[in-house]
Order: sequence, then C-alpha cells, then structure tokens
Amino acid sequence: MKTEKISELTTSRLSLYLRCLDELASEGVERISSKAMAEQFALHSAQIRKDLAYFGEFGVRGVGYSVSDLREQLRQILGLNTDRNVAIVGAGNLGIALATYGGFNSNGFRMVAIFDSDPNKIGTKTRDGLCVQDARELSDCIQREKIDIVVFAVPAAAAEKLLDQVTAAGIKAVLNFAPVRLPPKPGVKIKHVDFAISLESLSYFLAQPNSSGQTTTGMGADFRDLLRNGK
Amino acid sequence: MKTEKISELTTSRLSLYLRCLDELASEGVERISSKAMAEQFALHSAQIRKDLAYFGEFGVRGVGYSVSDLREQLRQILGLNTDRNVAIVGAGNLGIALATYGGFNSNGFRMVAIFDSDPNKIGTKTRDGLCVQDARELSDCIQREKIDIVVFAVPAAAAEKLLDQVTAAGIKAVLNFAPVRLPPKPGVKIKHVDFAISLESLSYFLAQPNSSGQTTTGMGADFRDLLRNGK
DNA sequence: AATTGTGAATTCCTTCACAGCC
DNA sequence: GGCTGTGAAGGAATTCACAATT
Repeated sequence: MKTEKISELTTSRLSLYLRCLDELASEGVERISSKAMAEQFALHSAQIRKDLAYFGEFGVRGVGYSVSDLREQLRQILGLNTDRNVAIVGAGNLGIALATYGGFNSNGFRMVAIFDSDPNKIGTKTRDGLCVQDARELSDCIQREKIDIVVFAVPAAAAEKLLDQVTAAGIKAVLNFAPVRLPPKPGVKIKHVDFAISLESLSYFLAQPNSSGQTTTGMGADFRDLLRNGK
Repeated sequence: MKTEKISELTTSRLSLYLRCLDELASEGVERISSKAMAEQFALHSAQIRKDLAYFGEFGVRGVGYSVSDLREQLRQILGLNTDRNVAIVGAGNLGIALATYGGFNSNGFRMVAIFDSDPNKIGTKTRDGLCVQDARELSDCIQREKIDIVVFAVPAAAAEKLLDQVTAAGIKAVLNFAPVRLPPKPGVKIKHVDFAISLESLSYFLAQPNSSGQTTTGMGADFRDLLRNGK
C-alpha cells in the first residue's frame, strides 16, 4: 500500500474492474488474470496491475487474482460496504428520471429524498413513492437523514448558490448535472456529468473530414477518455 | 492550423470555452483575454491559448480575443452550425427523461425519435409528443430521418448488439448510458456516461480518511478530470 | 510455464517563460 | 503595457520489459 496520491483515473478504473468481477462472480469464475481482464476493456494488463498495486498485493504470481477476494478488496477500497444516502435537488425531468432510475438504488446507494423550490412540484410523488420536498428543508434534511451525496439536477444559474448551501450543511460529495463549472470548495468532491459537452464532442467528431479513422491511439488515450470528470 | 491529432481533452475544453463565450456575448462583453477566461475555469491561460492555437490564430496580441469572432470559430470547429438529428433507444425512465430534457434540444441537436422493444411502451407518447416507436424500425428510421447520433438508454446486456445494429445502419456517433464498455468499431465514436462510476468515485472520496484535503493538484489534474469520457 | 509487481522508458499533457505584436 | 502564440521544460499517465514467485 503506497501513500502516493492516487489519481482519479485509477479509482474510476477500479469501478470498472469491480463491475467486471461482479459479472465473473455471477458466472462462477474463480480466478482471473490481469491479461484476461485487460482484454475486456481494451486496455493494458500492466495498467490493471499498477492500479491495484497502489492498494496492496492482491494477486498471486504465476496464478492471477481470486475473483471473490479481489472483489471484496475493491468494494472495501471504493467504500461500497458502507451505505450512502443520496438526495436529489431539482425535480424536473432530469431529477425525476434520476430518482426513478434504478441505477442509483444499488451498490449501497440509497435515494432518500428529492427537492424542488417550485410549489407546483412540492408534494407530488415520483412513481416509486418519493415525495418532492420543499427545497427550503434541504439543509435540515441533510442533517436529519444523514445525506452523504447530493445530486444537482438544477439549472446552471442555481447551482453555485446551492453548492454554498449544501457545503454549509456539511456535504462533502456532489454529483453535478448542471452545465456549469462550480468553484472548488476545500474538502468537497464534485463530479460533473455534462451532457452538452458529450454531445458536442460527438459533433466535433462528425464534423471532422476524416471521420473514418477510429480514435485508435494504441489504446490509451482512447480509453483514458472514459474516466475524467470533474473538478 | 496544425495537422497533429487533437486530444479529446482539448475539444472538450473548447465546449467549455464556447459556453463561456455564449454567456459573455449575452452580457454584451466584446473582448476577453485568455487570462480572464482561465479564471472562470480554474485553469491555466496558456492552456486556453494552446487549445485554440491548434485551430488557428484567433486572438490579437496585446488585446485578447473578440467574443463574437471566437464564438463563431468555436461553433464552426465543433460542428455546431450543422443540425444533428438524435435518436434515443430505450424508453425507460432514463430514455424518457433524456427525450424530455431540454438540454438535448438546443445548439443544433434535434431529438427526432425514441425507440423501445417493449410492446407496452410502443405507441405511448412523451410529454412533448414524441411517440415511442418499435425498435425494429430503428435501422429504417436512421436512414429515413438521417439520424446522426444515437443515444443508448438500454440495459447493459442489450448495448453491444444494439451497437452492431446502428453501426450497420451507418451511425458514426453514439452516446452510451448503459453501464458497459463497448468494443471499439472503426470510424465510430462512442462517448460513455456512466453514473455508477461517478457515484463510486464520490464514494471512494468519502471513504478516504483524509476527506478534507481538496483534490487541488495545482489545478491541472483536478480539472482535467472533467473531460475524459470514453473509448 | 504462467503471471504478478515494478523500475525504466515512453508518450501524452500542462505549465513556464519569453519573443513578437498591438 | 498587455496579451497572444509557442518552443522548451516539467509533470503525469501509460506501456515496456523483466526479475520475482508460485
């Protein structure tokens, strides 16, 4: 276990590896080599070994990794053995979709509450029975319900003030869907999901005269790409 | 204008710069320096100048950049002066949300159609009147409606086959929300949006004993982070 | 024989620093 | 004086290549 700072590229890849291991486990596979895993992701086996080596020596030379052991280690490293309470702010299309979207209610993430400031939305219920609460109750709720992560599904103009509010309430982790860069706050991790940038990136690709050559930089840049997010 | 290969980090930042310029334009600002823009994004002014320099000399030494000129240049570079037809596959919560989400119907992106294979969903309408079509008609529709970009809002298990189908129909750009890495196809650009990885990345941060030190690597890695996506 | 863990080499990206221009 | 554009330096991330281990 090293003490170096670990890059977010590495930790994001750990999520991928874990997903792969989950699948292998469900197929009953017991051992896996870095090479075999690397093939699934079109990345290099040394990359996987290096990523894992930051956290310990989980493999056996000449043999590979135990699927169940490594899986447990990664869950530990990623903090997935602890439940995390998640709240969404913004009950527009996106907020409701995220609330209802199953993907957030798994792996220890619990969608606990959704907020909006629009009186017409307050009191309505999502299909799975989550009631839209008044945004003015957000700070209280964060403390009462022990919210760990707040998801911003609000307009760009509202995001910065909202960030002040939730950090004041003690929130350390934010997933931001608003198309705006938020100013860094000490001790607060913000991940950005920016659909517009993704679409425009595709648009750029389509606008290239040689939109026929794959982004095949060996495989690195191509893949590295997956993982950056933000600020 | 260089002929070097341009990194996706660069093009993604162009999207950010454009967004910034849009705002400046709407405020009536006419000129901007790389330094002033850099401050908005907590990144380095040389970075902005380098990014732009790949495509031309848009600035004036001693003066800065003309907001409206640079804006037009970036729209050109990103291919945003051409309309792009977008289709969604998967009319579950996420697909419907994406269809209704305003963000996709702007900047020249037009949400044209949504598909599903579930007979109970086919024929239903989204709130803005888009009718869910039978997924079997997807290939036809891609050609008839000149779809440029297909958004995957399907389960992981369905994504790979779907990719084969849309690439066979001539699609060159895919925005994938399914939590699975897709195998590279020559000449096809795939961007991944992976909520699970984002959440787990926040979980990792929360699990760190020293979850108090900001990710402040100067500002580089911190920000660079924003932009990678995928494969 | 196979596969890990890792220093060294490489490639890629960012920042510095300054010449050149308004 | 101020700001761009860019070569050179510096830093990060990836890949190579091999010793160590079973």
